[in-house]
Amino acid sequence: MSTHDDLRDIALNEFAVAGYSGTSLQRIAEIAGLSKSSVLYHYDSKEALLEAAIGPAIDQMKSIVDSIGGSLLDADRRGVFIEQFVDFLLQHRLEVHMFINQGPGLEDVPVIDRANDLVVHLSTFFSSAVSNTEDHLRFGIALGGAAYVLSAKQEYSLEAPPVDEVRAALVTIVSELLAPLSTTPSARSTAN
Amino acid sequence: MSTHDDLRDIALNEFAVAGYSGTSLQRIAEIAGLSKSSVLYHYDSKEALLEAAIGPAIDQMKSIVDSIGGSLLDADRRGVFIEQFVDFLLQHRLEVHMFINQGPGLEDVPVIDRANDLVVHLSTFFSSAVSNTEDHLRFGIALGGAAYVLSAKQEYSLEAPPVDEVRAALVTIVSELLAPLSTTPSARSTAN
DNA sequence: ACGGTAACTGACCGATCGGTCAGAGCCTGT
DNA sequence: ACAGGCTCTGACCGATCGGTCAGTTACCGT
Repeated sequence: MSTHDDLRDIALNEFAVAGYSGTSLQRIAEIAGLSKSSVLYHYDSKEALLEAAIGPAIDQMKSIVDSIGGSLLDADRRGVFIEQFVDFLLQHRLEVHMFINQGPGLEDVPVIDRANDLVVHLSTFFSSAVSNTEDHLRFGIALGGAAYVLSAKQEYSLEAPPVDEVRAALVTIVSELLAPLSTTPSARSTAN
Repeated sequence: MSTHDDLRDIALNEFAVAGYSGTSLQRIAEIAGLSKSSVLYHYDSKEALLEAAIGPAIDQMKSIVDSIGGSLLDADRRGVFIEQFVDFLLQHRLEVHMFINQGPGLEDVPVIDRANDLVVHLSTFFSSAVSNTEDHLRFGIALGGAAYVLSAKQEYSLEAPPVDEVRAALVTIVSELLAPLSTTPSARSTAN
């Protein structure tokens, strides 16, 4: 792997663990075994390093969100989305962890704005598909919880179950949580 | 409210939104309408401000975790815990949001260590009560997702449903996710 | 009227921040 | 042999960081 890519990976990991503002270029340089100047040779600025670290993941997530035409009420199409989403989480835990936690605090950073737009966009899909508070929360818990559990597991990691097993379990649980979306609105009461 | 308490509240809010390292004493002082020196008059250090901001919430969470004797398999006792937990989340969204997101990155800070010990402790309870990967994840999604959704709602906030409704919905969803804990182990298969 | 104390401040400190710049080392094509 | 480009570096910059300190207010009990 090239030095360029090494720096991107190191930066992503540090940003996710210690936060963007909590990570100095000096520290990234030390981990890479380089000087701070070398880091700024490969990337014009700290912000460029952030863009390189999480930009690709955001682009991929955008294409997933765009591909759902808006009809998440259809169980089959929802199933496809859930699998894509879970796979995305598994491949990009660090990126997701980082922009979920620090997104709101890093305004005026273009790559973060793109990510926040995505969250709002996705949230709008579900908001329009559902009317009561409980199902709203169900959606938030499913997506936020799945994202959280993957990043938390590796930090408090007690054991590491096989990836396939985690994937299958996540698909099952998220599907359960999102199942109410396909029932007719009148079949569920909005209160209690 | 006293200046002392004002500073604590301002610090908590800024720490949660911008991160601990992303928040300067200067900024806290500006929001409070004071000088940086005044902030350091009320609190000996930035770390003391962090302790004041999230310490009480952690103490309260500790008493909740301690009160569950370990028998979360009992449906009634689990119900009590879930209600206490949801109430705790509703009262301390900011504190939870902050230590969940930044806990792992803020080592060597006593108050954060206490919080991390709590998470490990709580996680141990559930790990011992459950054997398969899916139920492990169910627990993580329930607690992490509930915590996430409350802090995220107010940042991307589109609307604000009444608190009682949110509370009832959260109790319902978390109870559903944790329900498998009370079934006999043989009643659930570990694979698929 | 006076002494004490709580609240607050500006000046200042060393360290570190992100970033600039001139140049050193090295490899390669000619 | 030499010229040109990568890669990398230390010295340096202004700004900001958390924190210290001497001193200024204002209020309060005596």
